Amino acid sequence: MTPEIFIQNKAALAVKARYGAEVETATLQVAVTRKEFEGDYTLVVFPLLRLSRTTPENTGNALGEWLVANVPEIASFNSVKGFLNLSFSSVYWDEMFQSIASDPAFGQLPPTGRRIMVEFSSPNTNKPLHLGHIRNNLLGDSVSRLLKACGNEVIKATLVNDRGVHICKSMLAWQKAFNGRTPASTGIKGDHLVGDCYVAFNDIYQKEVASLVAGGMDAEEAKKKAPSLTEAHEMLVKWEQGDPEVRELWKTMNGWVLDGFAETYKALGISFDKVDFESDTYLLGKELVQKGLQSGVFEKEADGSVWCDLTADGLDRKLVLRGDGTSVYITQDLGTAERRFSQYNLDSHVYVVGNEQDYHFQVLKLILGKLGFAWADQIFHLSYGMVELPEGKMKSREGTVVDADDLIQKMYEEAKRTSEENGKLADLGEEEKDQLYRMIGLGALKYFIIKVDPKKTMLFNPKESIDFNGNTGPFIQYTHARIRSILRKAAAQGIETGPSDITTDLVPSAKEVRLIKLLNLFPSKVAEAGAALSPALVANYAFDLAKEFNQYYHDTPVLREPDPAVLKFRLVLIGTLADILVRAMGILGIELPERM
RNA sequence: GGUUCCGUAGCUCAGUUGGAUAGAGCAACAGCCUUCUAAGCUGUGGGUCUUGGGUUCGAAUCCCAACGGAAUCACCA
Repeated sequence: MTPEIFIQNKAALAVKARYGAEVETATLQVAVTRKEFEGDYTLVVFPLLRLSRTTPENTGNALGEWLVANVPEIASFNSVKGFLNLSFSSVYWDEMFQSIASDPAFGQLPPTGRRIMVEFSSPNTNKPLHLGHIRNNLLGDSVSRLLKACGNEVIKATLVNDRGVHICKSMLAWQKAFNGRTPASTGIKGDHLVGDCYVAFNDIYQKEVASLVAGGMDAEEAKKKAPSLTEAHEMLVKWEQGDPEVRELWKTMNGWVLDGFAETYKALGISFDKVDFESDTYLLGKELVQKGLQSGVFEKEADGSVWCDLTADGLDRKLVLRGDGTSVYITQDLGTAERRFSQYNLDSHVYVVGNEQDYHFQVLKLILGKLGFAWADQIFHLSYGMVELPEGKMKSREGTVVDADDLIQKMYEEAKRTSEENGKLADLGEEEKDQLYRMIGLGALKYFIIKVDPKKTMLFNPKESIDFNGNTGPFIQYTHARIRSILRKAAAQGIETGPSDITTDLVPSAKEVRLIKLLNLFPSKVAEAGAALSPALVANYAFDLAKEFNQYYHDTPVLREPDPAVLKFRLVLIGTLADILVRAMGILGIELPERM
């Protein structure tokens, strides 16, 4: 039972005893007491004034007196304005701390029996990954871990967008301008080489448009009639017909890209349980269109195209099948969702997709609901905002795109530079150091991205880059390393630091009580973050923990404590804190080093 | 124009179901390494929570309107 609920229950009894009225425990408001007041938790008494018919102060005093007299766990109270501040006895804190310290899975919520698929990343195979994809990947990975911590079974899925006219553009440019160059022959990472092809296509295309316009053609028409664009469309048709030559090139170039992506995923520490390819799934959904036509959810136009009328729901009419019978984006998504829910027996499906597709998912859910699928309201779009640069949005044409591989490499170098400057790792081997630099660089990047509320547009300043001081991943990693260092020294002195037999008659200091309170918050933070699909809550919680420890550390010389029982208590306290930091950061996919 | 989202310190961001004097970090300034790791700690300065109404004991938080910014409203994905 959380302290809040404990107080709510007892306060309800107090109200009954004092004023003879039954109150719903849930309506009693309890919050952690603010730093500047004495007490642990605060009952807000304003809502009770109509029962007490006296001043807020008097009401608080009346309830406080009853609670102290009748509840052994509550040691004292003070009443300020309408706020009744209650202090727990040290026995209460001790028991709470024992239960936290002795639970190796503290923060892992009980199984819900629910199976949730999280789709994220879903890259295009015509360009390397950039900063926007990093936000998607980190959010998706982290939300998956978060939902697991909330007791769900999670399937991490991605849908590789490996077909379409944009892929053909890269292929065409490679044929025209790359003289058979390959990743092996050039040493260029596959996804970057194909990305270069895509850029090359646009150059060719722009030149064609320019010369058509120079020849007197209307600009709009020229954009549609440039020969390379026509060729790309022809290539797409050939691809759909299974033309062996086109298919072969497609397979080869996609292979390059996927190899490149695999490296980036590895560097980010991200993996998937299920990888779908759009080339396998793009025909899904057509049966659903038939079904919808029969049930009258969809309607067919004279030209054969099929639509869903959503005007009654405040949206527009939506095309679900083209006049030529081919499917559009949403057709595939309808089909893919249906297949996933039935194939995996899912209870829920989370899509991590940028907020530019808010409308799409609104429509998707609505149509699935109309088609009669009960699980339609178990689809959640985790919509995240864009990552912007100081000059605004990233634009590939202006070369302002922040490349994922470059960024990861830069973070590594920054971690290396800072570490060498501090010179605390001189005795480590090269391989160990290298691993640490990776861990720190990645920790900085991941934390920087995840700590921001997903739905907000966030700003990334490449010049100032990512700081290692303050509210950052490395700060939390550093805090952990310091605690481990203390525990190592204690162990070297022969002191047992495991979470067993802490004597119970200690009186924790005010700062220790605050640490315990904070530790106790972990499971409810996880639950709250899970419900909101926002790992940012966990990130900011981890920072609070680390900050609180650093303040404690500053004026509590743990190892110089003469009383063995107190020493033991402190070691277990900070050890537990370190463990919970590991668990919290684990939800963010950030590792904590033993030293740094 | 319709819909959705956002607007908090110079900058980047927190802010629990509506609660006490709105918090961190960066940047600036002043201190603290003979001590368990200074990637740290302490202090100072910095706010019309975009604006105006409303709801109530009480609003950054909920409602309405305005202003500012973003996304979207394709037989693209």
